[in-house]
Amino acid sequence: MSEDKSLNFLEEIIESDIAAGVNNGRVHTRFPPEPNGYLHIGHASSICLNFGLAKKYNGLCNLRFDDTNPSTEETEYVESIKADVKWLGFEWANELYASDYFEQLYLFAVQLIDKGLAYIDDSTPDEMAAQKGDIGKPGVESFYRNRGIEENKQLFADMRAGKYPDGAKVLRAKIDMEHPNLLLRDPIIYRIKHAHHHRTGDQWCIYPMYDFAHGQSDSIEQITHSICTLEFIHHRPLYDWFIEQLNIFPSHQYEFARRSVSYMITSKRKLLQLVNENHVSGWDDPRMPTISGMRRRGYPAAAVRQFCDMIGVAKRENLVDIGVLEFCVREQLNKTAHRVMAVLNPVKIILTNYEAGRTENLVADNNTEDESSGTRSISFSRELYIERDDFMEEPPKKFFRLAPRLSVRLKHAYIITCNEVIKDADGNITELHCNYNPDSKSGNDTSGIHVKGVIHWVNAADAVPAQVRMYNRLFTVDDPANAEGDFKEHIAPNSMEINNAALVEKSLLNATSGEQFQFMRKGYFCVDRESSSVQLIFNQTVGLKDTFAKEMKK
RNA sequence: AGUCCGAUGGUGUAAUGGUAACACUACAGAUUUUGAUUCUGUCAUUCUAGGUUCGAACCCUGGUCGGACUACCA
Repeated sequence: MSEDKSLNFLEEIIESDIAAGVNNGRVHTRFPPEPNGYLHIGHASSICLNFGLAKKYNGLCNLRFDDTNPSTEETEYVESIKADVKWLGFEWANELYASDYFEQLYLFAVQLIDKGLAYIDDSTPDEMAAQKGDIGKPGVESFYRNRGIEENKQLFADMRAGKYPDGAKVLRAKIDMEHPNLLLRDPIIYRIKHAHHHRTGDQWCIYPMYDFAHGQSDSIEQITHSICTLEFIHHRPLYDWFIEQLNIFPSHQYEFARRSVSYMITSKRKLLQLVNENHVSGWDDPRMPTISGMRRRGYPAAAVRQFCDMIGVAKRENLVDIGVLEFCVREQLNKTAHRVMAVLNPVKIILTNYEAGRTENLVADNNTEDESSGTRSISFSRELYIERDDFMEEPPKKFFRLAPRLSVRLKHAYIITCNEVIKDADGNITELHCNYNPDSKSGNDTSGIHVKGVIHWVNAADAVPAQVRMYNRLFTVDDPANAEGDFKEHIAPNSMEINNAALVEKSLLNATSGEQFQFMRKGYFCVDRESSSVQLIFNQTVGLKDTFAKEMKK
């Protein structure tokens, strides 16, 4: 079970529980999103953790929607969350909803009232805030704190029956108004909300608070290890208190530090702003740190899983370099993506010694990393396009590409030499006239010439125009959530650049939405869902590592 | 101010009382019909001051620094 790899602190807890026979060695986790937004990279790591732990220890993991606040939750989100979890490659043991437990939760509350541990409070929110005290300053007890049990029960029943408007009364646990942990100063456990719930409709007008729903839901589901982020650590005493007072199955809560990723934000509120204020095109904009955004961007699910696994889990604050995620994306795609040729910024070349009207079909491997990927045929003729960047009139030293009198190999084809540079009246290069060496055909080279550079190209006769959407970081600073000023001040002005001039090889005409490719020497790209046979559209997933560009900067 | 977390290279994690490991990044080199991939090498006296011990990243005490908590949100 435990391999050579060292355990993280959660695995240690679980293994020691198993060794001690806690719950007969049973492991049951849960992933509990509130259906009020789309899942993002942070959720992905929680999903990988909860489902991963369950899988590793032959346990189960539930998908539970924490839908106790009817005013923010919608079915649309439920559906997207399910799709995202599935896409990530996980299967839940049970699909459950906190709202399934509303009746049971109500009974739990009555039980607490019966024990004299909960009371109805008529105070206004302001009064309650004032009673609460402050950090380092004890609170004072509410005027209503010592209502009789029978009165409380009647009032609570009346609340449920809809006799009071929103905010008129709340049910509070009776704990300790002087407790140093503010959450234990008689927390509200039920509030009145005459709102339509996405699942229970208008059946209820009182709803339990998080603290009175989460732990009990865990307990009802016999969750053994309830894993959440560090900000809930102060809730744990409350979590335990309710379980103890109610005398129900003792689930236990464990906290880990949420993983932040540089150049990404994971606040739902901020993400919502990006969408609503049209800084991005939607929740699945390829620049979004949402799971749906990463999917559309072309990040493989396996890469996201690898990333979550790689960054580990601990209890200290962190800011993981987004480069790690990109490394995982490249590593996955390197193994699977077919190599094709696409010229993003074309300049025409004419092979002056190649017969006009002649066309050859050349053989190209789809992916040399994967022998089973096979080959395809690409056409070659007198007029071609190459990348404008691959030609320099006055090349620096160690420029292994095309320049006057210099030679390069055209990938899968011939070695060419540039003889003449044609320019327009403004001095812009319009054409390059080159010679090809007929003896240098790829795979059949008898020329004896050795060139250092190999560049990609497309055949002018059948290249297909395409739109390529290039993406840069959405933010100009690595930690936009904590940077000075409003996070929106740090939105990068050029996070998306649309290129309508690209030419791709003909085989891409058959590419289907979501399909991933490596544009040789350029990066990984995928077919966008808006792409059609009329207009091919590609998203840049991630660039290739570019040591040459780095060298040139020096 | 009170309570609770945390502190190991540029980054993220490991080492659980026996002399700092792995990965990413960076840098250097080899291979290469992708300046990609692959391969090799280089890069830390563990926040601090004491203490316990033959021996401390690890245990104890004090300090410093960072974070969380005062929603009828989750």
